[in-house]
Amino acid sequence: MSTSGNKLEPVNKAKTPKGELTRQKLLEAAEEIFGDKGFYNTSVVEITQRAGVAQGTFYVYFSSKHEVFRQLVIMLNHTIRREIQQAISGVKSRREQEIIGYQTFFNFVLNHKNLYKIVLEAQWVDDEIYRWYFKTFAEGYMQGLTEAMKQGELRNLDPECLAYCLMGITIEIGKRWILWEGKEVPQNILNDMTEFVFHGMLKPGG
Amino acid sequence: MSTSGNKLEPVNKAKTPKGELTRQKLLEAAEEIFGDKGFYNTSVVEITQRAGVAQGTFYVYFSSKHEVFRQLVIMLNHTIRREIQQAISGVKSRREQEIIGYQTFFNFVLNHKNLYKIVLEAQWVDDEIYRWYFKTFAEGYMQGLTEAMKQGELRNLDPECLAYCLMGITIEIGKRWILWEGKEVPQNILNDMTEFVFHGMLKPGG
Amino acid sequence: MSTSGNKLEPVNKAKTPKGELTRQKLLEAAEEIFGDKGFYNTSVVEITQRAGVAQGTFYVYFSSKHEVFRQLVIMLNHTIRREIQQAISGVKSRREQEIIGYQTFFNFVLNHKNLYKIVLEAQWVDDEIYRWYFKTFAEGYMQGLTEAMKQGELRNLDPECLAYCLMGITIEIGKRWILWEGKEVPQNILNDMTEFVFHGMLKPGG
Amino acid sequence: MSTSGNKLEPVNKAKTPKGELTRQKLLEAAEEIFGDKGFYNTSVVEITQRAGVAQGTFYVYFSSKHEVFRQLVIMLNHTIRREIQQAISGVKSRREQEIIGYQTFFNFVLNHKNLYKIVLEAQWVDDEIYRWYFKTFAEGYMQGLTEAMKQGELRNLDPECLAYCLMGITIEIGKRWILWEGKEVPQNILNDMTEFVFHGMLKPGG
DNA sequence: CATGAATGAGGCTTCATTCAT
DNA sequence: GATGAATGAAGCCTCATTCAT
Repeated sequence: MSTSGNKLEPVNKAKTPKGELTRQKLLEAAEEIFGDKGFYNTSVVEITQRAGVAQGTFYVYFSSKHEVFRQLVIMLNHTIRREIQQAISGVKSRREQEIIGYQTFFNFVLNHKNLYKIVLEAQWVDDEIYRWYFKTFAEGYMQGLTEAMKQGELRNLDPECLAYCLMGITIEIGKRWILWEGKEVPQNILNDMTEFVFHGMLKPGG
Repeated sequence: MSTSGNKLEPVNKAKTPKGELTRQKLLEAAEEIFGDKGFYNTSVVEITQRAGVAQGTFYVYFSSKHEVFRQLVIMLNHTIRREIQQAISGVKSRREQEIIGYQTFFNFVLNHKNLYKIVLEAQWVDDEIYRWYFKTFAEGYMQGLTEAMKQGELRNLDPECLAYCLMGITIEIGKRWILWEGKEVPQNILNDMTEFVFHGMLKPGG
Repeated sequence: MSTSGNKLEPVNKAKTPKGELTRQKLLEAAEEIFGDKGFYNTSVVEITQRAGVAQGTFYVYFSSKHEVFRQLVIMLNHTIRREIQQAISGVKSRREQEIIGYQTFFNFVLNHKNLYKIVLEAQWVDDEIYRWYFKTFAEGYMQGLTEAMKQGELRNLDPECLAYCLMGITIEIGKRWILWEGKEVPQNILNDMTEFVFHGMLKPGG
Repeated sequence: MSTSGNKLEPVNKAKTPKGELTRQKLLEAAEEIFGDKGFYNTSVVEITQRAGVAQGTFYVYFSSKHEVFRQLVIMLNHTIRREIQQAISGVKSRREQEIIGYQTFFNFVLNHKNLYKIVLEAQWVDDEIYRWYFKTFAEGYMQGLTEAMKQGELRNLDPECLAYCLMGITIEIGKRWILWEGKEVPQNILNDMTEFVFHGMLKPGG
């Protein structure tokens, strides 16, 4: 029930500031290239070259290619959830929380296209971490939704079902407009999406 | 306007019934293993072994490992669209069409878990075919939605936006319950999902 | 001393006119592709495709890929020697024979670029046939040269040495101007080459 | 005017003495085997086995089988031209330069049969490098010849034509006696060849 | 902490050839 | 005579990882 991810803190083998710097360079390089070409089309050599270090150096900080990938997913999970939390903290109505949440999420995707693509690819690289990502994300989401249902602001629907519906919507809209077009989600799309989420597709009295 | 995928017919190099049989065996083997282990963790040897033919035989029918993959995606695109079309043909109200569409879709996914996973992985294997798949699928969807909007049955929302929202929902629900749990989508989830799709999440007067 | 090539007649397995036709198509296709891409970059499939027959048909007429190659070299040897013989027959002076011989040779190369390239490649494909080609060619050449030496028209030089010198010259000139430029050898080059062959490079009294 | 081959320096990926040693071993192994069996009948495995390293090591130093080949040709071009330059430096008359040049060249071929065969095979492996080899070699040759023409020592013939004639002669003589017989060019052959080169084949007053 | 040489398993693909029809 | 399916050995190359320095 609780986030099973206690163990899932990014491991950091750097022991000196210089080491930390190198680790960061590797992490960034990995993020870029994984995002561009995908996990399987990225080689460790490439990562080290982009980071400007020797091949062996990679294994000083990460035990394997899968390991960096995992750490990137974990980092993203923490970052994105923190950003959304901060953005909606203090906002009372769920309705506004949702709107702000979407904006925050899409902004994040826009600014971290690569990281986002990495998460989506996790399904084919490390299914365990992929599910962990979605489950923790969904759990956080569900809490807010359950709360709002109790408050009578939202319909009484299965929270998990609703959470996955909403995640699906943001993923596909983000993919279609941000990843494919490379720009931010157009305002009218955002509006229509929001209207749909709030009121559904049926025309009242239709 | 029309589906741009006219050129995307699966290539068939078999010239005799015997050849066609072999081709089918390879196609089936590939579907199974790609679905189980993913494109990148599947080797051509494995496919040929499962199909019971020699390695070289693979290249008699497919020009590369990517090629089979592509053909599987194309096949799926044709099949799934045809099945949904058939299922909703004759059904008048869009509302019922949607419900039947979901059932058909989820049934399909349940019965072709592997094929469905292949499509989703296409994003990392052959982005071109992946986009083609979604665009053609979305186009078909949009036609039905636009029609229903004209009839006054649905709200006037951007059809593409709506199509991607709906695809996102089915993908994530299908993933969460069918792929992860291995069973069909529970009835209550289906109900809540449908209610959400039709009426949105906000409680009227909430 | 005598041509060792008695055994080297092109083998012909065709037994009917239709078969002979097929054999010819294969031979022509092989000549074209070997010439264009070299023996090792040419596949039997390619030959059969260009010839418009099935893969298996190839082995009805030739026992192996090497075999066609060999037959082409043998054919060329016969053809080119015959053409030169005919061209110089009746011509008395060795001097004119040489000039006519060059023209004939270069014309042949120009019209059979591919065949010529095949002979040169033989060195790396089937050294035996390559040496046979040069030895028989040299022998024929030497006869004419020896004769002319006896007549007092040519210097008394080792005939084999002279033959190889002259072959070297025509090969390199042919390569440089016909194969590389794709045109016939320019007249001034032909003149200077002839002058060199007849009188050497030293300026008399230089 | 200047040799166009400035860019054609052998690439060296070794970064330490140890690496350089390995690279050399590979280069030598490749030279031997390419020379013996030809490019297309040589496998990378064979090269690494002869060099006493693992297969993968090959690709640490060379990007492909073609690449080593290319480097060997480039090396040969540099070496042979340097040797001839050194041998004839200080020799005044073109006549003597030619004689010394032949000796040097034939000696080189005798001592580097393999390397020489590699160059000749280049025509079928990498035509670009093959032409580069001949063009740079011819250019150097032409300079000397042009000079001697100006000095009135040689006839006024097209220098390029003359260069290719002379190259053709040395190639065929070298092939016939050194490569085929495996020994050095017999003295009488060398004499007759030289006489022919200097004075041509026509008997004066013949 | 960092380097880069070395490894070797394993993957994809080609292709000459055979054979049943 | 002709077809085309099938084979399987063999080749080239990649790459995650280890290790000595």
